[in-house]
Amino acid sequence: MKSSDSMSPFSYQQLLGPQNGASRNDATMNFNDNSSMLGQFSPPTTPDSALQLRREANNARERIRVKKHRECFMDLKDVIGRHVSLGKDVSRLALLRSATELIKKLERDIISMSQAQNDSSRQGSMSDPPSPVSTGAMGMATSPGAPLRSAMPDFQAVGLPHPFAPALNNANPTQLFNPTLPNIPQVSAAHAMQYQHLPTLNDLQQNMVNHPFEYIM
Amino acid sequence: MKSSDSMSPFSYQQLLGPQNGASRNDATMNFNDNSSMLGQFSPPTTPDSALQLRREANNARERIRVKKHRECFMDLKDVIGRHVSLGKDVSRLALLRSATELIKKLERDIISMSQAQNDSSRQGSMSDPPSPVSTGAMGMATSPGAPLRSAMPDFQAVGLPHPFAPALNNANPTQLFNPTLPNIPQVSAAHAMQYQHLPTLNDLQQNMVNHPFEYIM
DNA sequence: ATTACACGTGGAG
DNA sequence: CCTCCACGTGTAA
Repeated sequence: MKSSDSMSPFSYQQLLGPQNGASRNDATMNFNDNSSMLGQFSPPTTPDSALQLRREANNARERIRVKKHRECFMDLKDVIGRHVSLGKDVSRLALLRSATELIKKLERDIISMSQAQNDSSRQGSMSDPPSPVSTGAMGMATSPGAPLRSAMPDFQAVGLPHPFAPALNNANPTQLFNPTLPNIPQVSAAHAMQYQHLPTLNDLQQNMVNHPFEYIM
Repeated sequence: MKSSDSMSPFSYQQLLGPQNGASRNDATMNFNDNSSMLGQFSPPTTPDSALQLRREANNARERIRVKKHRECFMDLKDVIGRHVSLGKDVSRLALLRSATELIKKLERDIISMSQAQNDSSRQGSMSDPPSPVSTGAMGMATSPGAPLRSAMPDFQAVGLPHPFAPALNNANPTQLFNPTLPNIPQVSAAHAMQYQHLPTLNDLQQNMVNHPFEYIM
């Protein structure tokens, strides 16, 4: 009751719709039916002060912004869920990490497919699924930062138009899209020390569920 | 000064390091050098109350969590920046949307490469860059939700092991990863009405910079 | 107890 | 004006 002593007399929840989020936040209990306000005959927006109105407006905008975040995370969860099963209780951190690793993985798939396509131009037809680029390191019981690998087929060696930086060459109304030649996917360090508390066995299992790409690739 | 009247006597900024963020948040001005506390001869953790200590601990945990978010967004920005140039002032919303669209785009590239690989098993070798799957709809001046398309080559038609849902078949210690056969990328609706204020020309240009994948693909 | 998220708010751009 | 983000906090799981 210290930071929300200036609570607005109504809630923005019914303005934004229900939380419809990730099954954890059901804290939609904030109606406060405008009882016992001093000026009973005032219009619905009680003219407390001009400042209070600005704060409510700012707050409403912030709630809209947060709602957009929620929707974008849901969309991202949908697309990631096409590649790995995520369960319905994935955190946003997990989604961010999974998105990063998934993009790296699709990059690798495209590279390996380009190589296979190049090889099969002289060889017979082989249609291998693009995934087994390298056998994954499954020793995950020690440190959570370890299992990321960087075994990457070098890209400039195969002489073909690189698959990244794609349609930007022709459909470019402005010069905003300079395609940024791919320095081949480095493992984005700065994750090694992100677990402040030592991971327990349960931690590792849960972490493995939430960040599958860190362990299975 | 209303929500932070119970500010802790030191800042967690030096515990977490500087913001090192995305060029906008340089608001690292929170040192408050422990001046004029009531009990001057108390140990550094002033025994205000047991509750105050818990709040500081909770707050510290929250700051660590937010820091992880920041780092994950930076990593995501790095990988997305390998495919489109993003500028250094991309918002997190923009990163989320770009990540979603980038994954969809890489999916399409993989599908088209699979098709090309299938065709070239009988035809001559053709090494086309994977991007021009379909000519993009550039009519973007009307509604911001419109330019997403769904012209998708149907996937089961080409008879080959689908490229998604990748290495999960063999390296699966638990049965958590049931690969979720890809219902081919539908446009994730619920974005059509997310701009509360009507977009101005400046809005559209800025939106185009921030969400390149919604416009160029 | 801890984690994840929303809320109201201040501040920068 | 606005948008974006961090902060301190409450709260549900």
